[in-house]
Amino acid sequence: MNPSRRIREEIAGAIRSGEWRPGDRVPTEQELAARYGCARATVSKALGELAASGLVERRRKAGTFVAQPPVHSAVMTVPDLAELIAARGEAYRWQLLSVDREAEGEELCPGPALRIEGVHMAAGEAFALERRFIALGEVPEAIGADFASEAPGTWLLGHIPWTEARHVIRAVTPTRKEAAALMIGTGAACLELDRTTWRAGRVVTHVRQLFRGDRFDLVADFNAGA
Amino acid sequence: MNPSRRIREEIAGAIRSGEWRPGDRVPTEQELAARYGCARATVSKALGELAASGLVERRRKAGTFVAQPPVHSAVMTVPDLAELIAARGEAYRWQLLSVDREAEGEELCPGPALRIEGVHMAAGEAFALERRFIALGEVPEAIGADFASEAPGTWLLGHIPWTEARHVIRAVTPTRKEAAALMIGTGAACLELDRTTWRAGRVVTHVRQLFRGDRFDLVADFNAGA
DNA sequence: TGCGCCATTATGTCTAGACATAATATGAGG
DNA sequence: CCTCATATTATGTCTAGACATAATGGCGCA
Repeated sequence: MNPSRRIREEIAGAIRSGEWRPGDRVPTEQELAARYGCARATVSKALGELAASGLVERRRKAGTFVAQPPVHSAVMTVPDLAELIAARGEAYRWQLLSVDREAEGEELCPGPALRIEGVHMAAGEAFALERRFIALGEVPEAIGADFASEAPGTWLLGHIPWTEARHVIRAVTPTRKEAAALMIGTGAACLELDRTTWRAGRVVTHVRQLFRGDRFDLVADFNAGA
Repeated sequence: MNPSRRIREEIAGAIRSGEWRPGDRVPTEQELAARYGCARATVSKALGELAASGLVERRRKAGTFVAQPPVHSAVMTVPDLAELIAARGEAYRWQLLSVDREAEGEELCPGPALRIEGVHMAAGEAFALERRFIALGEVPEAIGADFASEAPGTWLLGHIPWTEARHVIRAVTPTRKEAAALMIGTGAACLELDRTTWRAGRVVTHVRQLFRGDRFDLVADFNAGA
């Protein structure tokens, strides 16, 4: 076992088990280096990784302390719909409803934009309704893309690498029109996922996806110091 | 500017701007060390942090490469309800509905358990309905806790530090009884948050929270290499 | 041609020591 | 007793070098 990894895992274990409680002082780097018989830099690396994962907090001069557990943060995986549906063993299809190549942007995606509406289908049934704006100022080549054969999200993934994103998730009751497009009743709850995507601080795209509540749920995990 | 930080930011910038595309090869540690005039260990540290944040991928002998952007992962913050409501300037109150100290567990929280039901209130109105199981095998002291004056989540936070958790989020239509408890119509969509919490691999608690769809939404952010 | 071995190479980890930085503790002076 | 300057100390960062490890590409052999 690596000394670095060993130190990391022993400390993480002591914290997770409750042996060391939030606010407790962790021994100094020098003490740990002496105890484990390694150089201080090795201890520093291990503690640095624990700090990066949020398990401990380090303050100059003061020392290293067991961190307060976060209120609750978790890593959510927003799946690619084509993959998600394929993983369920169902046939995926994207059905384009409309494209407006001279749309006005909206609050979350200002300026000239492309407006696309369509439905993600699973096994011949509607799975999610999508309305997307693509900022033409940021992605001018989108004007020539073929959104009839490829979902705009898939097209963007291949053209705009490494963006930042914000997701807002809420439960809504669909409008009559939306319910019709999803082939459900107007009383059925839907999960709405609003994703705004930036590149270098400027909005690239804003998409609103409406999922049938009975066919989709999101999962988010939290692992302390994983 | 730290050499380490400078290297990290310059490489992150090149990736985010699209200058270096996914799959591209990053110069070797030796080349970067020579270019920035620093030791290889410093470059290694910078690249290690970029790898930890998912921006690059490192393979022995092969080298360091710009990673493929993740399908979509984001850090979701599950707020403490008391704080969330207080931040809105509304009065928070927890109202206990029932406690069963000899409950059977359920699928997600097996064994003898405490079963608690109650409502989180904001400004005198129902905000979220909560049903919670606490595994007595893991948290025996819960049997003596006073859940009338303190929400069980708040009590647990102070007694069980550092757990792992899984959240499942979906949109549901409330049952007649749930709608009544939330003081909404049965046609109003609700956001359901199911959280299972482990400590050292064993379930500590499972909670289902039902939010009024018109009063709550979740936010999840993704920042490449932040 | 095809298979397997091996040298090469880039990352992974570690050491011992140095200096920087910032926050705390201490002591002197008011 | 309070305040401010200073010494102390723990972390933060870096260097130069060493050895470990694993994957790859090429070479030799069948």
